[in-house]
Amino acid sequence: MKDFKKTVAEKIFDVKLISDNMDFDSVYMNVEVPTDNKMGDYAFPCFKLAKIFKKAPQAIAGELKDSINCGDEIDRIKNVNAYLNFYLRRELLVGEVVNGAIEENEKFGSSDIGENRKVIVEFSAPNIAKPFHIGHIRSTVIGNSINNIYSFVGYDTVRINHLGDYGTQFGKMIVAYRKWGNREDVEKEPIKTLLTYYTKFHEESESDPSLENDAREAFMKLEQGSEDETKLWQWFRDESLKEFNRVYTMLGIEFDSYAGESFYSDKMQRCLDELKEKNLLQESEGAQIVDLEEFGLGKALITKKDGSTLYITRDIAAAIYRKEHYDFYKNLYIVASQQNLHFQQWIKIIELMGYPWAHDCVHIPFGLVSLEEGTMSTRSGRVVFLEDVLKKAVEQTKQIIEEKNVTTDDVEEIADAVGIGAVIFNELSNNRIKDYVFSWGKILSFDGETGPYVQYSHARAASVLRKAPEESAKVANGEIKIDAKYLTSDRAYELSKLIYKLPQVIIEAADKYEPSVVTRHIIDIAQTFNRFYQDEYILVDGLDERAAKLGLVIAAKTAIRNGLGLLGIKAPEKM
RNA sequence: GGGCUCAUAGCUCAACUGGAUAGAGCAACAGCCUUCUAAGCUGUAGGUUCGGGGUUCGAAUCCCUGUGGGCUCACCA
Repeated sequence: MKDFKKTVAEKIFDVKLISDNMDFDSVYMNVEVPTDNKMGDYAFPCFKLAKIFKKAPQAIAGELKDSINCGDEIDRIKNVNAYLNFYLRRELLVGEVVNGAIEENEKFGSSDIGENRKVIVEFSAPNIAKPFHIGHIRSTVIGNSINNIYSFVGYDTVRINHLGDYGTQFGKMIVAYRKWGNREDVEKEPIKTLLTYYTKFHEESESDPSLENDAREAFMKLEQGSEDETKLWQWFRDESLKEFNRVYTMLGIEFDSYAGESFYSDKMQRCLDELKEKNLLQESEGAQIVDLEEFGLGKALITKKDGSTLYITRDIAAAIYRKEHYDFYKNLYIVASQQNLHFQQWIKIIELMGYPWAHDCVHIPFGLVSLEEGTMSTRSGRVVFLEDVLKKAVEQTKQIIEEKNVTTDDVEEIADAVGIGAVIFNELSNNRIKDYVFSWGKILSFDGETGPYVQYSHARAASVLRKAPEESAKVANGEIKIDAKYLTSDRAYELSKLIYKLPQVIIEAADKYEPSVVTRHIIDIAQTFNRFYQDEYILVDGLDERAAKLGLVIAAKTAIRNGLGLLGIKAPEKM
């Protein structure tokens, strides 16, 4: 779509006084969007020019206003104090947006700035044999959305679920299972049962510290490839994945690779050798460390005194493997902010190893989820299961559908889309970095700035289009051209501008690794659409006007649907 | 104690990265369903942007400092 900001910048740059003193880019950069629609579409503040011209900025604004040639694109210019406010010819922008959105359809909002470069998105990464709880939703849903966004702006993405399927904890699990476990119970309810063993292990080890040693030994054997331990571990892993996949299916999330920590077990030695060869390893209290004190990053423990590895070793090995295997442009990690130090440490180590791509590895942190009773704790049973949250949200949606007597055969399908959409949307509506307290009340509220509100707006648009099926179809396939002069009211124009902005917003979300930017924007679109819907009757008698309005409805619907898609949320036609 | 991070309306959060009168939703109150879906729309009320300095034509945003919360600081991940 046409860049109207550039048009405005060009008009300003056409003035000789400006082009003599500034380059085009800095003019372009200084053009901004005013806080209030009444103040026009674009604004140019003249404060900075005051120094160059040694004149009051208000006076400069006044002079510039008279020397700018509006041409066909700009309707008028007003100078307010030190600002120059530009008002575009509305039908130009509206025509551009509505036709653009209709033509591009499911691609509307996308771009090709990624140039097909490879981006790895590591997300979700739950620990196997442990419950998939509400704390895991963040990495899962944020990561999925970042993947969608990167793919939409033209990157070739790879989704990796770096399962927590290795480490001393599995030594503990193996010891516990041998002592107290039985096969049938595990097969009936894998994670819950395994969890009871794990909890029992911790209880017992308080009075019997030798258990900890047994666990370390069991993990050491596992790492060395001992058959018995490997078999057990493999079984725990398979059973756990079955449960995780149930949740992923509900969320509509897929992965390209489930290469978890265990995948790198045979790549660890090479990594240790390399560290040694590059003189980075030191011995300390029997363990192997990399000293990062001079960078203010403490000491990184690479192997324990019994020689077994830790997760930092596995992350280093994984990064090297990924660079060789995928040759990524960027390698993104959607992992809680608790692990900031861990990421700083290993990325620094990669850098010290002499790999220039160290800084293409990016940790994308997010804040902590806690419960009203305190932080979540698997061991003490203070935990809310993600599956329960999703189910409850779907149930509540069903109830609401019944109360409202929605006429449809697909109650189940709609309830799934709306209930699960509500949970995902809630997760993606705030800045990643914010901590929050989980609350049933908030997650089950469907009024105001929520997923159901946005989906409802979409369904409303769909409903209007259904009332005029032939015409809508013709507008949608380009048989009827819309006349933008019917869409110049304040509401219609405001809506058009928000839709126009969507592609830029998506790029911004990619730059910031921040899905909430998209979430916020589609709330704005939905809100403005609802106001438009309220203020202006769409199915008017005049054929041209009706077609134009249907065009805008299609454009708004397209924008909302594509935006929701990036968040991983469905957009039902009815609800 | 060191490092990282957060603090904006009663509550949950925005604010185009330094711009104009700091905006939404929830909760409260008052209205709107005999034309397209009321999971909606309109209006009222609600602010010393944690305190104190500084830089700037201009600060919620940048710098210094204090306070308060969260995370983290070697054999867990």
